[in-house]
Amino acid sequence: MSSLPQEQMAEVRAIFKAFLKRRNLRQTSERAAILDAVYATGDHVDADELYLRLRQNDQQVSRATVYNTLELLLECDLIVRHQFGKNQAKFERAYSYWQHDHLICLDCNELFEFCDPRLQGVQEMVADIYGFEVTHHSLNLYGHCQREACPNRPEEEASPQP
Amino acid sequence: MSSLPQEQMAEVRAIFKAFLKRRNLRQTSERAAILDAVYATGDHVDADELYLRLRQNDQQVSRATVYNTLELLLECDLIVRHQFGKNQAKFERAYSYWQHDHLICLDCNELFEFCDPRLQGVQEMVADIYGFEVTHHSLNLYGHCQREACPNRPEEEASPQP
DNA sequence: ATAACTGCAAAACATTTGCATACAG
DNA sequence: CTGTATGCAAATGTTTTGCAGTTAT
Repeated sequence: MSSLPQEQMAEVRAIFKAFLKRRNLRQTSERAAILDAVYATGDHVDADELYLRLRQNDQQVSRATVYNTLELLLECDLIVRHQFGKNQAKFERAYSYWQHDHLICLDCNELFEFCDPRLQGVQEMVADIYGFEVTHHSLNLYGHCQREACPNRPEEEASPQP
Repeated sequence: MSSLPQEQMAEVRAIFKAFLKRRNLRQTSERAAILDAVYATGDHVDADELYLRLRQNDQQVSRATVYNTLELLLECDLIVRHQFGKNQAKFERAYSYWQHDHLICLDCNELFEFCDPRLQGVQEMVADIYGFEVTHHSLNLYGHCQREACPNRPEEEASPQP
């Protein structure tokens, strides 16, 4: 996931602008900066990471404003929030990005994204059975990746330890 | 989900006892009481609920011990932990209970349990593709239930969404 | 002008930790 | 006896809140 091309980024800013207008909220440089910061990273970020990153880039913001603005961005569906384990919430941009689920390595905390069409079917069937209007879902698979770089990897047969 | 029959409860206690012994941990009345308390409720409970419930029943425990013991119960797979939204973790007994996922009403916070065999397939396929050893998963569907008792229910006939 | 926004620091909340005391093995 | 578990209270980490001052509209 890399950063968005210029024109799409312009589109995203326009969406946020329109949302603020519709809600009679103000456009501030802080809000704009926070939107840009989330979209500038291709990764999953938490509120504090954003706060620090903005600070480093001369953007004067407070944590409170970061949290507030993330709430707004959630409301206009420009970002999504994930709760992995009991850690802080992670945010990810949602515009023009595929709907996906996550695979999490318990050893190195690495995140992988995947999508399986069968989930759509599961969601529809459950909604039908329970008389629910399902708005969204969260599926996380936890386990152990087999990458070389992964610590705590169960060593293969011949791996002498120093 | 009602409470377990006597003999199964005895089995559960035996499992915990064996686990403690294997790990050279002590058997204390607090630990026993906490195990019983989780299994006594058929519902999802959080640590503080358990703490308060034990207190009410003359069981002298501290929050720290509740948290510690829940950790032990997780390690021996007698309970599972769920993270719904950003709230505190919820715990649920795991012995002799079907593996299931959750459907959560965003209006009344009611929890429903379901199971769809397709998930097994999804899990296996993703594990295969990514070279992962998947140990467990967490699938939550969020939406709006249609129950009479549910607050925030869209009133009257179905209103079309903009 | 004026109502909304910001930053700060304090509050809230769930969970963890340090340490003196109690008690299981 | 001995080391582990406990209870308490204080510490932690994340998120929210109250308020005085600032700013977009």
